Amino acid sequence: MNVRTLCLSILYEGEATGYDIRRLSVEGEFAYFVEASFGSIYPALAKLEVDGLVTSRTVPQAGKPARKVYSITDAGRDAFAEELLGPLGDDVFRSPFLLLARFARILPAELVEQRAKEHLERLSASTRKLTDLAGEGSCSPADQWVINYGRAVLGVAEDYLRTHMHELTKLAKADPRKDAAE
Amino acid sequence: MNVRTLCLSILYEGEATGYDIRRLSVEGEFAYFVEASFGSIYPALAKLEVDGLVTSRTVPQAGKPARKVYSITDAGRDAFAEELLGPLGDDVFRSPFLLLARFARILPAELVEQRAKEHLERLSASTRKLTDLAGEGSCSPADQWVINYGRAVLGVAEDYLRTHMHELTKLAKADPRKDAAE
DNA sequence: ACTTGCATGTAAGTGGTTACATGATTGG
DNA sequence: CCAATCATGTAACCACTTACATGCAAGT
Repeated sequence: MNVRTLCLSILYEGEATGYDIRRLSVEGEFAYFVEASFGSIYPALAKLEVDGLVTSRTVPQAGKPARKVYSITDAGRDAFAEELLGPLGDDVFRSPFLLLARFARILPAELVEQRAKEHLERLSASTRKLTDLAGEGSCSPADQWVINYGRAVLGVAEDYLRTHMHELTKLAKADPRKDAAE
Repeated sequence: MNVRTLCLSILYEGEATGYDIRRLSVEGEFAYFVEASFGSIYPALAKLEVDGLVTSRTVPQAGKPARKVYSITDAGRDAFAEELLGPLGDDVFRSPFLLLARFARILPAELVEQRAKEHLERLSASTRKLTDLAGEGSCSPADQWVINYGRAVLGVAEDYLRTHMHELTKLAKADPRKDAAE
């Protein structure tokens, strides 16, 4: 799923600026699971406007630069729906942490333990974020469904890591210097 | 994690050709969770050789083109370990299926149901693949650990989808033509 | 006869990131 | 006084994919 589709999916639910879309793609993390940068969002919106899938109006602000508020057009809605009707891409999952885990044996136990703890913390932070999203505002039933899917998956990941992390640290390389920092 | 690191991680465990690395990155799916193409692997290996992180020897074969077998060097091992010692990147998860799920309300129920079933099938195919990998050959304890992590996560995803997919299809747009094909 | 698997590699294109340029306002 | 937030956009760069070029052997 590219930035173009990301923009359409967000605009489908209401107006937004490029800045808003960036924020939603980073904070409102559940929506699509893509993190996009300004450098890709602004050109994508410009292209969408040329293609007639979105329109924009400029809202001046005192002091701050003018907001360029984008809205989706009927053609945009159609194009987005069309994309969902076509064949779906595969899910992608990439975990630098699991790569590290595989090579625990060549790493000091302290590092493996620290990284496992960090990963656990990131997992529970994600869970918290999803719970907040579900609780507060503007979540359709489908959004709830997706959030609960995410929570279920994150939940077992947390459980597994919590109950099995000591097995992993035991596989790590015994650290030669035990008295050093920490 | 880039293709360069992928190559080092595979060569760390033994010799391989570019062709082998491609196969392992697609079939031996658990290793790192990156799928790479020839167009990225061959240049990456060439660069690694120039940098002195791997060496190669050419093994002629009757009829087939010669295999160019790469081996990791001590410098390569160090460089790879160094990379694992540095700060870890974030996990990435992208799911076109979950995007479709969010927009179930604008899609025909038949499509949503079909996609859900396809997704379920892909999840159980992945689980089977992991189980096979764990059962058969050449899996270190750390590999087993990673595989079990994957199985735990895939397992709940399957469960959730199986028990909640009818809720999702109920959210879909009632299809106007009920008597058409199927 | 055709497709698949083995095996290497290049060239063109794509889709993104990072860093830069600009600038006022608010809060610590 | 400095950093962060709001807000837009461009330019240089990078990693990777797709398609191409080549070719033999074995299976269906």
